[in-house]
Amino acid sequence: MTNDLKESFSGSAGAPPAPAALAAKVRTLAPSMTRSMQRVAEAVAGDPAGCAALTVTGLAELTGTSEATVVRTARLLGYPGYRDLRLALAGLAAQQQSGRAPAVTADIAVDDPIADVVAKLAYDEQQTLADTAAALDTVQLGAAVSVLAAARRIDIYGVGASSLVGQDLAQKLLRIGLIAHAHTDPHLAVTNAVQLRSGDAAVAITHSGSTGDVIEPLRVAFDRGATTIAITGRPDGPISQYADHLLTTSTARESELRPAAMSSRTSQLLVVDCLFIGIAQRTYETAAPALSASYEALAHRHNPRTR
Amino acid sequence: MTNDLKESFSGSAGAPPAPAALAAKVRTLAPSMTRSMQRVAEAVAGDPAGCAALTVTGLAELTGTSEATVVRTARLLGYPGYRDLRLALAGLAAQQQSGRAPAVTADIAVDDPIADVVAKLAYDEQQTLADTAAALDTVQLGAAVSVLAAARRIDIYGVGASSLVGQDLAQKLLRIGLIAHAHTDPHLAVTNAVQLRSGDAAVAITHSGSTGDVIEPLRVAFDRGATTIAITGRPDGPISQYADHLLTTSTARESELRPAAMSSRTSQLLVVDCLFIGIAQRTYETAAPALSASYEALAHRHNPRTR
DNA sequence: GTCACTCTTGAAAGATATTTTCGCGCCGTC
DNA sequence: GACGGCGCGAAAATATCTTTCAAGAGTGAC
Repeated sequence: MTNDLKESFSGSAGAPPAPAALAAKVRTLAPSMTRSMQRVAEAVAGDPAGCAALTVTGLAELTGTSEATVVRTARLLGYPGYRDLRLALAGLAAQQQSGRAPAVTADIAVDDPIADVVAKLAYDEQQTLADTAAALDTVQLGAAVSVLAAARRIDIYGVGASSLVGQDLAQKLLRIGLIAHAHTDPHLAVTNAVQLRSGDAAVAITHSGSTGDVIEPLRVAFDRGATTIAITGRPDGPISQYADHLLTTSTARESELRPAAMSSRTSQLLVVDCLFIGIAQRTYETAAPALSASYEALAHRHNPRTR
Repeated sequence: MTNDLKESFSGSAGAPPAPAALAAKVRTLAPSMTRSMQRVAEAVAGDPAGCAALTVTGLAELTGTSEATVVRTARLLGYPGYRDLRLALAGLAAQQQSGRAPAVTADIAVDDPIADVVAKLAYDEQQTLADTAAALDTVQLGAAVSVLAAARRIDIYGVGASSLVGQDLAQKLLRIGLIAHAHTDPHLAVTNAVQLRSGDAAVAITHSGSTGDVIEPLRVAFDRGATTIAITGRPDGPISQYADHLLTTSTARESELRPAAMSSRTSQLLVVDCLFIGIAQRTYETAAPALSASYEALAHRHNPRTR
């Protein structure tokens, strides 16, 4: 039973087989993998071309594991089986070969000159954006957009760095005339979540997928019948059980100087922006005038004489 | 005998499996193919992606031939067997698809499918990052880093969308042991700015460079002798006259659906991240332990069972 | 410290896909 | 019209992939 649950879980989460977002997917799912599976995933992400040339047995031997483990890993990555993973791998290999070099930039070091820091950071964030976009499940995204566009009210939960993302989303939604509120106080969040019911929507933002202060209000909202959306980097985390719609953010490798919060924020913001644009499209009739109105309203706050 | 000859012939001629020149190879070898093989080759050249999804049996049925013929065709094209042809096909398909992608330079339209929205947004934000990184004055950045790293206390001003960026900066600086505060209330900001003096630092964040509510506290801080830093997209705006150091964010084109706030935020966050990393480098001795300490402190807030 | 439990793992059986073999039937030639 | 050669597909043989199952490792509770 537990096995069944887990399998269907991971399988449905990554419904469409990832085309080029494989490295990102490996990084995203690595924490939820067992040691042996991680070895396989690592090999696959590290040398797509080489692994594409191997059979299950070959890859199992290379990684010192068994065929069963290889197949399990393929499944976890969202493919029906090893055969399909292998095809995707071949595609990926062809892509990297034709495209520019993988360019694995070095970590940011303590003694990097400031110009290097700028370049590396910009590159890393670009990479994060590309990964997130590639790995984002557009079906789930579309569903989330529909839910939010039609919701009576929208509650948003996030703490720490994710709280800012939540506020960003709330600001945007308010600007196009939706009723949205970003909660940062966990207690108040729960208190408010109790008020939700069918027809309302709740959005939880947490990179770890296991932040109690965010899970709790989402659970309450879920139980009350509101439609729930989770934006998380760990689609297998505890929060997913209370999420009707799951939007996965991709995870970049982090270093000592560059905490995970930095790239997760970039990723989350992209998702939030996509939600916003999607909703603005659906509600264009009301969103467009609302946007220009809010623009107008701010005009007088800016000193007109820009020299 | 003759059969053997032909096989070894074509086999050795195309020794290295063709990478992307498959269509050409099909055309070249077509005359030497039998009718059935031509049908298979045609199908393969016409729809690589579709054929890559088929098994030998499937392709045989599709072309109205047999498995044996499909395998023979694969051999003729220079592959050891159908399996390898299929891998090459998958690679080819991926290549064509990625080649088609770069057509996302257009604006986001109201009727864009959600997948396009994601691609375009990601692309735009990547562009913004690249522009910002290229335009960022590293000398000014280095100076700002020095100021902040040495400041007794740091006040940060931002309203609207920029307020979130300011809070992000404050959160980060606090995590490495600096005394930073992000003000969102313009009145309180001014009230606090009055307290500043030489040795303190003030950071103002405004895209327009002319937001009165942000200019005012920065002016006060400037007059009181604090070192002032402005992060703005308009280096010629009124705010610059009160800024000791000016960090310019780049501005991407905006559209009706994509307000300026979106790309300016991306740009501002990159600058903030650069500041943070720069400061963390300078104060590594204290920053590193502080970072891991704050990491530790949060650990128990996460549900430990992530697997 | 030990026990019971769950989760991970690989060996081997089972299912599919691919390759090879083999012979039929079409086609041109004498 | 008969013979020889060749293309072709059915089916056997093989390789590859998938599933099952039980043993082992790790973990938490008492």
